[in-house]
Amino acid sequence: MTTIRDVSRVAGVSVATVSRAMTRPEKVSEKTREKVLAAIAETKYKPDVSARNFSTRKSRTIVVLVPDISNPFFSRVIRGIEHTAQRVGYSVLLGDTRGDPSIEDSYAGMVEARLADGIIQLNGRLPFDGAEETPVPLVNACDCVDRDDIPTIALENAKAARAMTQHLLSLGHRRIAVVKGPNDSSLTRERLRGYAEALAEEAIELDDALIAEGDFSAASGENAATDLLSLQQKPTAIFCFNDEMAMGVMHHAKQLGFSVPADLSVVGFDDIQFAQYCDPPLTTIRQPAESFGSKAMTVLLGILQGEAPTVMRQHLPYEIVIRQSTGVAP
Amino acid sequence: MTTIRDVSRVAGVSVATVSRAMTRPEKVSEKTREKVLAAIAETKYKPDVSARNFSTRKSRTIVVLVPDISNPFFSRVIRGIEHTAQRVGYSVLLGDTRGDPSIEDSYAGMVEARLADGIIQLNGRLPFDGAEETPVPLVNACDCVDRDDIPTIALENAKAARAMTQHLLSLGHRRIAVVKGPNDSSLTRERLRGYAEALAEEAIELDDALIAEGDFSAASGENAATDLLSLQQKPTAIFCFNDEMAMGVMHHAKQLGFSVPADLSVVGFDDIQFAQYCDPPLTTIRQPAESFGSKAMTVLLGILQGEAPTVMRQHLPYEIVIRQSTGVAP
DNA sequence: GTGAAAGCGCTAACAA
DNA sequence: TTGTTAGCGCTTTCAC
Repeated sequence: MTTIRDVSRVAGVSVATVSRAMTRPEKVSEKTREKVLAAIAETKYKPDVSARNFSTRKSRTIVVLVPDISNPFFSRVIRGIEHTAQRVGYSVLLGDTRGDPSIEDSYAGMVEARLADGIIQLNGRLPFDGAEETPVPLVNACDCVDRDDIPTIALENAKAARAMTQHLLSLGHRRIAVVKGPNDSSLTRERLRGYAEALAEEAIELDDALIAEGDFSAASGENAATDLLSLQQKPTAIFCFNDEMAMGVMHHAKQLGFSVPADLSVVGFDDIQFAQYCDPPLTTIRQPAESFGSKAMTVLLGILQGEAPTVMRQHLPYEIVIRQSTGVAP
Repeated sequence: MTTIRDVSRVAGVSVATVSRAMTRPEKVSEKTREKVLAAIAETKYKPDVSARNFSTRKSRTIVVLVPDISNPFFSRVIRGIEHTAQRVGYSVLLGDTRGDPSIEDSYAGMVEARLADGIIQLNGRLPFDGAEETPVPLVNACDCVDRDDIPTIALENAKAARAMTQHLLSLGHRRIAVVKGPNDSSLTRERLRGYAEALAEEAIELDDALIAEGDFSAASGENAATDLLSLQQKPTAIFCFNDEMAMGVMHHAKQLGFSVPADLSVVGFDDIQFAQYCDPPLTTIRQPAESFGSKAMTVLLGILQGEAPTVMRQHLPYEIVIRQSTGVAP
């Protein structure tokens, strides 16, 4: 293995100069820089970045905590993170946590172990058991913990859900069911709030029977559809808190003989790629997945460079995408 | 920051003993081990893993090169990698390469930079420009380079494609189109071979007009459908080399007024989660995505532990999943 | 602008 | 079983 020593010998300079020539070229004279560069080429020298990181006490690596990487929404967020990280010479360690707090905590431990400089958490939980101050650089995106000392990239979930509910209302729907996510998710709470607000505006009473629980999987959408569609007073529209559940609902509704949207309108959330290939194509709320990732990475980068984040909460725009899974109430 | 020195002072032993107590507990007496453990707890010591890695010249990290992490098939493969890595204390660095050779090479450089110990390549290309020997521990999965010195986890793509074509043939189809992937992918070549073999068995001549090019995206499936379905002699079945393209084909065919499967059978490859939620649900070839990942990781782990891989090519099982997008030829 | 030298926190010979 | 000590390859003062 060739080290910085070898290069310094070949170039006839000290190791310090070689180091400078690589990391702060303006600190060495043009002549020596060229000598060093030539020596590097001649010896085929590749710096040992792990030694450098050790020496500088940085890793130029961040870890991203994701509940499930095979979820198409999250994988796009991760792509956003990765691409901006790549551009500035950072690497990203993948922490697929399945939402398991102990796995989250163990990944978060990587920054104390100096394997990573910071964390992007895509789940709504702080990955250190019980600390009231965040001991490591962290930014929160997508789902979020409700704390104003943690930089957060989020959608205005309540507003978006309200807008979608209003769309349904405007089509004449009065019995609008919801397939929500887990209760401990702020996503669920916020969207539920927006839904309730929209109903309240029209003086429609909230009916608990119309609120089904899901876990963001298509299968849970199917289950919810079973319950909702066997109700005495069936809903004429179902608002699912993500597209996968909506696909499950739509699939099952059609199996039961319902026609979408003639008998039943179905809407989702996220606008994953497959939403447009559903039959009928799914009306949904588009989230800028890659932007979540790149914004989160940008904010984290700022923190790692010692800047205090100026805004603690960035809102990304959503867009109601109306396709063919919604129609006027029967 | 508390270091191993602090612990050694508190425990009243040498740093070497502390180090041993942590990494090879059986090398120290029970009594000292307890002293050390107590001191670690007392000082809240967290080993600096980056220093340890530097010292041992290992990173316990691997990098996975993936053309597109937002592809649902790949993201499941990655999940397989990640979960088995996690289990043995390895981390995985994400290299989303968009198939770009220069990005692949730069990620591969991380092992020379000692940031990673090995590579899992999910694309069919060697990530070092021009080297004829692989300079770093590498295993190949999913798509593959045709070299027998590189451990590979693959599907018997030709066999699977032949079986699927036979299924179509058995339904009476004679004009079977293909939407293939990029030509430089061995996946494409192998599947094409299997397709051709099946046709040959029935003495059906290969018709180039029936072979459309795609890039594994749903949009490219739509394009292919446009071409294929405007042919003078239309196909009665279309075999797509992944599910996304099949979804694009099906979507577009329905828009053109074709009924699937009455007028046109459509099949895919992969069995991504959404295949079963298509309308009609998609007949496809199931690949064990997570297994690709975990097998690849296991083989790489073996290599990193100095074992010579026993089998250079592992084949994973596929399964023809017949749903409702295929029917007898019109 | 350049060099000498002192670490960074850990592991692993080697000696005791 | 334990301690002493010499690195690992780099960066970074501090002199010159």
